[in-house]
Amino acid sequence: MDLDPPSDTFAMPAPLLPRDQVVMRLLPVFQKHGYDGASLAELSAATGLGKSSLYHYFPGGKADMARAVIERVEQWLEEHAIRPLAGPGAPERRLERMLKALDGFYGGGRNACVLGNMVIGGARQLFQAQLSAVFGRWIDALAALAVEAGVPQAAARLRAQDAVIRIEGALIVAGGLGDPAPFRRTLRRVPGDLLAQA
Amino acid sequence: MDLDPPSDTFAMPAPLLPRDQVVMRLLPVFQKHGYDGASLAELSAATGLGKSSLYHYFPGGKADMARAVIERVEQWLEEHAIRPLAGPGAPERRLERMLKALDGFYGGGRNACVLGNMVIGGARQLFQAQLSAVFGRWIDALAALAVEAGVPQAAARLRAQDAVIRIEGALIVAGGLGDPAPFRRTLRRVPGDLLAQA
DNA sequence: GTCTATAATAGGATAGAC
DNA sequence: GTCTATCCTATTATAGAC
Repeated sequence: MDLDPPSDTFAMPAPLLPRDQVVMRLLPVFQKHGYDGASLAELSAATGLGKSSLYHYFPGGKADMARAVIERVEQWLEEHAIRPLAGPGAPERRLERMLKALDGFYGGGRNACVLGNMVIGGARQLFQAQLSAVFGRWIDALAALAVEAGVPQAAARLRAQDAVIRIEGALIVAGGLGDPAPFRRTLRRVPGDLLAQA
Repeated sequence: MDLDPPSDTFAMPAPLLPRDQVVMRLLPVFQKHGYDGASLAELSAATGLGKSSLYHYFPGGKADMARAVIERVEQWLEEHAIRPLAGPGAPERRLERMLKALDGFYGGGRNACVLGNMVIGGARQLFQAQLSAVFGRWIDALAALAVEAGVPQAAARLRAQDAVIRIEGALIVAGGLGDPAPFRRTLRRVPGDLLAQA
């Protein structure tokens, strides 16, 4: 007796894709279509999984998928934007690393901001708290960097908020104009405006 | 014979609402839900018109409604933002009029930007050209004002683009944080940043 | 020009086999 | 864990009476 393989091996074969990989494939769909515009059909196609398989990963359906994507962006931001800001080296160099990462993430201004997309429509009510936390955390990290660079606390907070405002706004305007240039230009001017000694 | 009233009076009773009024009632729905999230049911409720009546005004359906709304925003912008910029008086005062109008239009930062909403999802492809024209025209008008105030041409264009970027971004961040303060703060700093002698 | 009624379809979500 | 098949509702859109 007891020759059966452990029950979880039998009942739960290994997934074709680890959950994190699935989330990464969902992301561009929400990035392009927003929450309301993202259909299960497209989410299914993007992951290569049938609708039912998606419901296995995300029992709460589309809302769960979007939540996971926002969490993934949060995690990405933590890793590629916020952590570098607190790392070693001159503040200018750390900020540069964040901007480089953002430039890549947003395709140099050709992609939209997933977080920005989630501010409108049905998503807003669903994810307001989560979005507020992410934006707040991002702003805090930038403000801390500015303080470290010698900017007074109050001014640092305003500058940090302005930096995020500009990045988000630049993605909107770049999308509206169909021209990524405003985004890249905006990224270039962030360091001076955030860190300059007043 | 010929005692009948003119055929158009008979066949086409006066509308309950002039078309422009209908468009004005559609606007907040697209402003709140974006293009993909705006349903005919809600558009119908907002106007007080049945779905079929909406199709009378807008034979092309939802896309036609959104197009009309964008045109209306364009017209509003022309009247309340762009025309004042070209009017009489000191540049600072004209800019102030535009900012005052924007503050009202966006509910002091509690509303989203209809144009910004149309940059994502199904709307982007449909309205890209229209959006590009509106953003471009707005930026041009601000740049002209800056030039008039003594800012060199090239710098004026960049500053104007940055002003629009900040306004759009502030609406996103205000929405994300659930706090309109960033928007109002952003409006207040536009004049100095746009018009200052470098 | 507006309505009620209805068509036609796409959307989100579930059941059950494997 | 994944699939096919299906359900149910909401959605866009149209038909036709008034």
